[in-house]
Amino acid sequence: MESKPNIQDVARLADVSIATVSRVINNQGGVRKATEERILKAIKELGYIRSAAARTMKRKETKTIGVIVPDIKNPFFPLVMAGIEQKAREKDYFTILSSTNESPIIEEKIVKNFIERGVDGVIITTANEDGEHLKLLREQNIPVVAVDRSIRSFEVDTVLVDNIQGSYQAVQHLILQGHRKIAIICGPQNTTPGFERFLGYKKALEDYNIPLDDRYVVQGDFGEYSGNIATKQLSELEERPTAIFSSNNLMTIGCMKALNELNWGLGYEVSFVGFDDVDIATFLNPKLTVVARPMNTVGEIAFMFLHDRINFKDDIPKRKYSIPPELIIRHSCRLINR
Amino acid sequence: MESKPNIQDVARLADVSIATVSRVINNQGGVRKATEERILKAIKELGYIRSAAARTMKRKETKTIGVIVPDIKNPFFPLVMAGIEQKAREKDYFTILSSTNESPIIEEKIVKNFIERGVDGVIITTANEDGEHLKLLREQNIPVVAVDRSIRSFEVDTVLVDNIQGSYQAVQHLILQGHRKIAIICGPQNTTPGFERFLGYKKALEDYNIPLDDRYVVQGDFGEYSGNIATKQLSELEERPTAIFSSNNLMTIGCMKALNELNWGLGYEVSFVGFDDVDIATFLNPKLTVVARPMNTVGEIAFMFLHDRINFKDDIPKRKYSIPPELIIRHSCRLINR
DNA sequence: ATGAAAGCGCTAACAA
DNA sequence: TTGTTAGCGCTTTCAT
Repeated sequence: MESKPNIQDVARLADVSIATVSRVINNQGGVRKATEERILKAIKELGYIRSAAARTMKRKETKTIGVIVPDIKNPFFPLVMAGIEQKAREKDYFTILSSTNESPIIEEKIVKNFIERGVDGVIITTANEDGEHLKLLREQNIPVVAVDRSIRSFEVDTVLVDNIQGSYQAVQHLILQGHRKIAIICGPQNTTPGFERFLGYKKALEDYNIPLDDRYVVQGDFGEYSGNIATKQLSELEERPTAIFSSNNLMTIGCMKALNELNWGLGYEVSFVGFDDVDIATFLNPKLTVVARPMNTVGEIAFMFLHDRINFKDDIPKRKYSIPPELIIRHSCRLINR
Repeated sequence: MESKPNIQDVARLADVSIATVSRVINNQGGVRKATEERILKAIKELGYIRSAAARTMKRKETKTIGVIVPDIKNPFFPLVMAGIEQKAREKDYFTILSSTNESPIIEEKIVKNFIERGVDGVIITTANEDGEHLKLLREQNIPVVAVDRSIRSFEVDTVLVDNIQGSYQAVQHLILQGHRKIAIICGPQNTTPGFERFLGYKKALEDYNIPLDDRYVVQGDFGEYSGNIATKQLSELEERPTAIFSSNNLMTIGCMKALNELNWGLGYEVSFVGFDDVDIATFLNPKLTVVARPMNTVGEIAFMFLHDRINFKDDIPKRKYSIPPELIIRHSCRLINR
């Protein structure tokens, strides 16, 4: 095992030229059976593995895509990643993953490193939607797909989850169960998800001719505590809502704690739907109905977009895909009589 | 933006030789200030990024380490990964991650691909502790660090979490609070973690002269349902335990559900410690005391081992590191009077 | 301080 | 069916 064997060593051992060896390791055919076997044997004997670096230099492609996420510890991303990897493997692509810790500085370094490595494309949830720091990708003409967050400074294929439709579905579900006094615990209205999820709520009420009641719209900040407070606020209304829609997972948790503290009966006294599934959802009794984002699908579509872009470059127009979230009906909503 | 600029293009534009450009981009010094600036300007102007592939061919190193995990969706691994990445970045290494879905077949492919790419080392939680499918790494003399699961077929540096000590700590905590009737919900005894966690339980009892009572040892399979059943089994004892130790996270959840169903008062009627932290731990009332594994530290140490191994190859003996888990004391254990 | 030139291991065009 | 050979873009030694 002196030093790594190369194609020369194999050729020598099999007593052929390197070109023939190359043909064999690339399955290009046109090699006599006997020769091929001799080569295969030599490869095995030497433990030869071809160098991707050398190959890349000729081929100008690496069959590798880079994935950049802001926080690998957030369970959303590993799930998306799983979807990407699965599709990538089907198409014989490999995936390299880096996490930026929400830092655009680190993100830029990663991008540069990915380019050095010659990734064929990049899937990114950027730490900064401005995207100024991503210009390198544009300049190098490297295909990019944005996931969950868009990029403003240049056009790329984008895969988002449809917030409006998601909260619409949630609220509609409540309405169809007979609820009219439906409260929403909002996220910050200056963020896209916060605002859009409120929009979906509003739209559902409008479509079913239910007037928007300001008392039932309480503000939160996507944090657990705010969900807790908001719920208590709702409980103090003389006319309590019969249903609550929470705009995100953390506030859902705060809300559950409040319901518990207040002895406000989940499911029978007040129905509930939350945006985003949470671990505790099936642990609670009754189990929580939620709007879940299909992370796996997000990843799959992201890869498919990227794959198309790698193969067709600028021949196809940039695409945007809004994935409808999925309403997972469990047991936290009850039919009520009006 | 015709095609990617190379070192030639830069040299031409800056009117120097490629050797000088190389010196600049590698900070090797010995270049006149003025020349350097001209080169830097040219680099910027062209948007030049050097090819890692070409560089690797000469240098025989990639400053890249490969990480292989069995299931990226299991939150344990992203947390370990975060620790690895952090340390790696400090040392100017990059990290590429792949998930095997617990399949040794896929694992072998990934290993091969990593070798093709010339990773300087590999950190792996293997899908099959036999490790026969990992021989390639040994043959190519590529440094390997095993994490959380050992590799039997050849010797590598290993980072494990000390299961015995972890459960010992948990049970000791219970004993020190005055408990003597301490039950354990075991994991499968034919798995290392399952067996070792039982060993720690046994050892703690021995050390404090508490006889092992078979009625308090119930078998589970690391699944939620088995934790549920086991707890119910314990509740039927004429002399109920005053404390329960659960050997893993899922069984903890099952146990909690059972406690709830049985109206068996967590904290005051029965104390509880679980192995591994769970999301619901702080959501419950009282909050759960658990033995938590310091994933981040696991990752950090794994990288440090690998880094040493990359630099010193076989000059240092193989190391094994058992990280003590951490007892996180919350409120699910109460002092009792004997 | 700078340049010329020899590879690194591979693929692919061309020849035989 | 097989072989010869010219690069791919870079680093590095040896001259200058």
